[in-house]
Amino acid sequence: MIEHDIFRAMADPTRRTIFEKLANGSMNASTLRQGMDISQPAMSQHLAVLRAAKLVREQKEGRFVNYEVDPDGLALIAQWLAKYRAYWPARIDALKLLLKDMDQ
Amino acid sequence: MIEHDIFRAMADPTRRTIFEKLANGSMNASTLRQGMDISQPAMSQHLAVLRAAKLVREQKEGRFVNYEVDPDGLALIAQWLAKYRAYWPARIDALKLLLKDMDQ
DNA sequence: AAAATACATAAGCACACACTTATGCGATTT
DNA sequence: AAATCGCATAAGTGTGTGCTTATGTATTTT
Repeated sequence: MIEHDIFRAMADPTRRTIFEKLANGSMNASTLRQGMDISQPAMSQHLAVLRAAKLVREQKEGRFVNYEVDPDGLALIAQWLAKYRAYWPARIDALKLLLKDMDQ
Repeated sequence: MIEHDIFRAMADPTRRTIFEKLANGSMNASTLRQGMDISQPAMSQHLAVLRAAKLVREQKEGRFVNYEVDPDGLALIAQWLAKYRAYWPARIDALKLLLKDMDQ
């Protein structure tokens, strides 16, 4: 169940930080570690979890592995969220922004 | 951090089932248990976690406690998701549905 | 008022999970 | 070709989490 993988992956604050970093630009695993006080194996394990959830994807470049946000995972979250749109309050600013964004 | 509470709450499959049940109509804790093979304390604990994450809210009615979906939690997920809208592929059907839904 | 009902909370236990150190394996550098 | 670098994986360990049983507290029923 990929949906379970996604929520489980995002339940960890370190992985959310990693994901947010990648959302601001793809980079390799070593660069990701900078300013994060995390061991190399720990980073590697976190990336494996995010990969399994289709939240990030890799691109090998020589001995480096470049990571980037995988839209598939975000799409699945959006689909999950859409199931409950009956409960979204109309007032939410974020959704209005989204609307504008999708309109163009 | 409520965002952390939300992802942690949704990381458990039993809680996702409970949430989905409530999305189809509010009910009390005992009714929620029907067909779920879960003890009364376990249900109570799950509801406490969902409550802390603002994913459900309670309404006391005599000795019953009626639970319903809390839009606040869903709104926070939507806001979180909106941060990464740059990565949403335009093709996602769910988002198109959403667009239609918000347009009316 | 005594019993029953709906729910919450406490305490203890088994398992999942995030970390560590150690090691392996390609690719690059010297 | 030897050393180094970037990354992954294995194995072990402590902590978090979801379960259980036991018990408490209102509220309703009889």
